[in-house]
Amino acid sequence: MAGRMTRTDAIAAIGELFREHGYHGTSYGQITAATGLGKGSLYNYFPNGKEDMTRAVLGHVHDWFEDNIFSVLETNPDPAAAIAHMFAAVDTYFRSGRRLCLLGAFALYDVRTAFDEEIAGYFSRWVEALALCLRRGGLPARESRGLAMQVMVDVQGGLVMAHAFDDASIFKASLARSADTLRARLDACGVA
Amino acid sequence: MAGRMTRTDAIAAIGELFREHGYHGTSYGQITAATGLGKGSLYNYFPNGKEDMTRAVLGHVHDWFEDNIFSVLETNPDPAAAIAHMFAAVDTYFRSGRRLCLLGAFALYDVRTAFDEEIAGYFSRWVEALALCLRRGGLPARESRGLAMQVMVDVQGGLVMAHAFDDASIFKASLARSADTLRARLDACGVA
DNA sequence: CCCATGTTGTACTGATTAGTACAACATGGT
DNA sequence: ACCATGTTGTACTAATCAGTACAACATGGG
Repeated sequence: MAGRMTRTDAIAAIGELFREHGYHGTSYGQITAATGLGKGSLYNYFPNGKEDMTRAVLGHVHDWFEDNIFSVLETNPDPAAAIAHMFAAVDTYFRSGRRLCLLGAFALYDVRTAFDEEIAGYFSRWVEALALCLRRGGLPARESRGLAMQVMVDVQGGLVMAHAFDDASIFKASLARSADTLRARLDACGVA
Repeated sequence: MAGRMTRTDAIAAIGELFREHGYHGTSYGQITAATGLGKGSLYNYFPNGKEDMTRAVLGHVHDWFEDNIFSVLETNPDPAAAIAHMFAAVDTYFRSGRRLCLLGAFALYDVRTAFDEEIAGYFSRWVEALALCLRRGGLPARESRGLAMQVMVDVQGGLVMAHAFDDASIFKASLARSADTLRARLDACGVA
């Protein structure tokens, strides 16, 4: 609050503002209040203003998922364990549905057109990494892609409905359904 | 465009603006441009400004679903037919995923707090009507509620991902998955 | 010390925002 | 004709918006 933030800390704080108020609903006044950074610092760190901030925030989120989820899906030799780790990390990251997905929210309205590369890139990476993991678990390529997309749908839909009802258990149930589906298919087609 | 709109037509037009730009991203300038109505008319029809407009828009959406989906789910004596009708109507309403759900989008950020009754009421009605239909199809009450909520998740998640990838087939696939799940359960537990 | 570079607060611009006030006008009933 | 009611355009306020300019300051290297 009172203390001035570093650029990195500011990116995280601005992300939280975007989550809560959306892109258009977040003003420089709010950003200054949340980060302790005045106009001078903000335009020093983000010369192109809100656009640079947004790109930094989206990149920051992408990086977190790359390090904590995508890379695990691609490198862990045990597909079932990698997928279990993914669901646990997702539940933690979204605080069981109480936190929302910035990329998903931005996909829904006009800011999507300005940042469609970041948005599509993030989800593409996730789908590809998960599909690869499922293929290594013995599933056909086509089904792997379909199941991976189903997981994305369950995560995003779970977040929407958990917020609509202000009920985190909806998100957890949606994740559990996804996890069960993948587990069942891996058991059936496993490379055992 | 040029012609002045009636209050009813304006509500639909304002709804489309909210879908595209969000609540904070929609200004009176845009509303005037889209409806042909100046400040005088807008504040005559909606004395409390944006808030009244939003309530009218959300009510308008709710009414459409009440008439075209919820009532059918509750009154059609054939549950399977009612559910098939629901999926067809949903696909049409959301233009196969190209149009987004205003209630779902509003559930995601701060405007949710101002309109949480409308949002929760809309989704509650849908879940209740669908769950009732499933119960009449022979499913247990608890499972009916869970399946109904899964359908909500599939619809909302399908919309988010269809927009993220700008690919309507994702929404259609998500609806198909939901429909298949319900059909299978109804066949298994049917009152045949 | 000196200078370059990075950082920060303040003041400012011009545009746009939501919302108000009100006079002019239309309409329809009596 | 007359009045009430509904409707509409214009002008206005006060606040806020994003973004710029710039002088003051810190910092660290040589």
